[in-house]
Amino acid sequence: MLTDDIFEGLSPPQQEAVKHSDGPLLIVAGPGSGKTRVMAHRVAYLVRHLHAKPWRILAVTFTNKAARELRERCESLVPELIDSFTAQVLPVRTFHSFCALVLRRKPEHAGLEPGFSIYDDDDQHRTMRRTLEDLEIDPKRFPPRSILSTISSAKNSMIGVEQFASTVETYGDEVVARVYEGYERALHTANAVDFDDLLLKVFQLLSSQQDVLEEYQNRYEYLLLDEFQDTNPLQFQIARLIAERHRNICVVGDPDQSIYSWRHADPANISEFQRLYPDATIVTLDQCYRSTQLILEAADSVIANNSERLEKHLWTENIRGEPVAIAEAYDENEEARLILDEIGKLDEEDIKRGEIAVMYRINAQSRAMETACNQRGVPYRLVGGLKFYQRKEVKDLICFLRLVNNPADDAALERIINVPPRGIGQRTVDELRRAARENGVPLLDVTMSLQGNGNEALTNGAAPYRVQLKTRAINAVSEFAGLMRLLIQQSMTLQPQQLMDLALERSGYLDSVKEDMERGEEKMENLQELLGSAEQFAIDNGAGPEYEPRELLSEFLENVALVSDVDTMDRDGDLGDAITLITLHQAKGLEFDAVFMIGLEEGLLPHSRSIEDLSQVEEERRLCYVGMTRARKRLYMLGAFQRNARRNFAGEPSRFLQEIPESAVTRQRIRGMRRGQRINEPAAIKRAAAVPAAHSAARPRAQYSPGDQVKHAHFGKGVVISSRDFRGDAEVTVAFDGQGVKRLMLNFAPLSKLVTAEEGEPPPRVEKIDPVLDIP
DNA sequence: GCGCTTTGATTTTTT
DNA sequence: ATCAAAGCGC
Repeated sequence: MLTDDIFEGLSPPQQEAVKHSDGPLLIVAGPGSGKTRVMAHRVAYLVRHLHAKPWRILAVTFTNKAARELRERCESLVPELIDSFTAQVLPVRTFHSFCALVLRRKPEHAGLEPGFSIYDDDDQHRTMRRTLEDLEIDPKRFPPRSILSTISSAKNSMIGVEQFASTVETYGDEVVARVYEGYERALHTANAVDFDDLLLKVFQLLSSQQDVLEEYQNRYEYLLLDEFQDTNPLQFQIARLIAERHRNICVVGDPDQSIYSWRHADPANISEFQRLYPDATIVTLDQCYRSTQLILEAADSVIANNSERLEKHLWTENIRGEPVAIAEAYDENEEARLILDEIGKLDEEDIKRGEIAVMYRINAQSRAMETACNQRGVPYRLVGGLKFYQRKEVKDLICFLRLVNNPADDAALERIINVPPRGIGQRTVDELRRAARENGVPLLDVTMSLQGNGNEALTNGAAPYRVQLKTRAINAVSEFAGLMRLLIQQSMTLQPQQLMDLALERSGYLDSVKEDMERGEEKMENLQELLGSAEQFAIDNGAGPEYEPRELLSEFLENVALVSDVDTMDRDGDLGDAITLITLHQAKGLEFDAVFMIGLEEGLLPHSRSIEDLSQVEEERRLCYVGMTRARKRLYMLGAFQRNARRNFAGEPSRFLQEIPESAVTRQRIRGMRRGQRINEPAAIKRAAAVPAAHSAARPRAQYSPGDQVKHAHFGKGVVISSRDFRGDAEVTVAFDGQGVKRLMLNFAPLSKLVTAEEGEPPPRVEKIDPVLDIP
């Protein structure tokens, strides 16, 4: 019978998780323990046995890709989910896309207009810069990045502007509070939200409007939250609110794979869940179906070093497998070559290229790997890095559409008003913005209201906007306004891809791309791809005559804003021969036959920014653990003796390597290969010479000590007051002649030593220190 | 206003 | 080393 399929091949704990009927459920699922499978089977169980309506089950995953996978697996278990009447009724979404949907439905509930924009990093940054300008705050003293990150933490802790303002303690906080307010105002006039707002606004909506809350509470009978260890308090609160009525909330997670605390994820959510739902059933899935015994043993030994942790041991019935290969290369280039050599061997072991991944801590590490692949003609696919939708030409075109969809979108307007160049320079834009700000209206309003030759602007019948512009500028602006008018008008009938065609044509963008000798062709391809994806989107979403083109446009833009690169990763097929290059973070949830982790050095993994703080090091360890447990059959962990030759960055082998028991490791294979090949090459000689200087951590401190006389490129001569190691660098405090006292980071400061201090000479006294580099 | 050159800052991970 | 913003000449 069909229903028996649901339990077939499931282990007892898996069955328990699937069968659980009502009430809260916590599933602690180790890597490779069949988590997705359990979730899919659970959905099937709810639909088949408990007769839940599919559209009353809300499943929330971390990425769109995970959402798609889960949906597909559910559909293959419960085919009626895909029959024509109930198509796509199973809501599987990310938190962000769920919230976008809620807001899209009733924008006015959250103080938004229909067609509101979702600002990405770039737009946020731009908005922040403008806000600082308006408030006349020096961006050097208050860097946009760091303010944005403060605001982001606030939002994710459910702290709005008012509350933030009421809790300021320092002068700096007060400035940030003002900026926060200004930034929010800018978003509001632009009818835009940032990523965090999607969540925050929905939370505020649900907690303030009882009727809306009840609507969602009644609608969603069952809630499933994937990757629970990486949810943040705000997300959890949204889920909790919605689940309050039925209390059927099932969360799946693994505290050992919590790697997003920097994005405000809080693994304490797991204990919070237990506190909130003391009656919760807890199921632990600790059998690993993915990795070999040795890989698992190695990973388990590494993670066992974390102190803040629930003891948990994975086990497997898989074969013992090959030991984990550990090797040290001379530099990042050799590291890459070693991998490619080894990949050649894996070919013979029947491990497909598409089942091989190279994983690293930071995106910049992909470069050496890419170069090496190109040299040897090894195809690869790079996940992340420069994202498709972030590419200049793609984003330009998107911004035309965004402005059509939301005429208040100032960030979009600023981006494209002079693209391609049409004679609207900084001065003109500044003037338009001044007028817009004075009247509290979006930029496009001012832009559109310019009438012909005067220096006066008229609104649609209302009071005129006064602008001080020369005729030439007014004409240029009017031309742009005309273009936008046309596009907005046409958007009532045209589909997104047709609108894009029109925009490309009429804006002159197409011509400028054709004239671009350097990147024109590439740009053209990207634009074609974007047009193609718009077309595909229209087809997928059943764009028919009854479908409002504007609605389709909104949805397309929302989709564009919320997809990540991992999401689009599996357009496989023709890419089956390519190896995958991916960051450790992005690799979460994926698996490969063979995994090469690179950059296993102190300073990279664990990263230097994390190295001083125990709990941050533990997160780095979890990151390492995530990487290791992606491997099914083979795991390689490589490091380089020296990286980025110019910076002379020499990391010790990562501490995590030492945490792997010797019994699970082989150090022979790769090493021998390198020695044999390189012994007489210049690099090997250089290496020998470099050894004495290798312990770089100790180097800066040794170089500068109190009393030393130094010279700085800008500040001139001075005397060192103190020096200390700081985050892999050294912070040197220097009293400069006539320039005050400055703190300098040695890696950045153009500082040289003139005279070394006498032994025992007391350092000079200082009263006041002017920070040169604000350390966040 | 535009485009080229110079300077100055910048390196973690991303929905 | 690389990229963005500011500066400068046309």
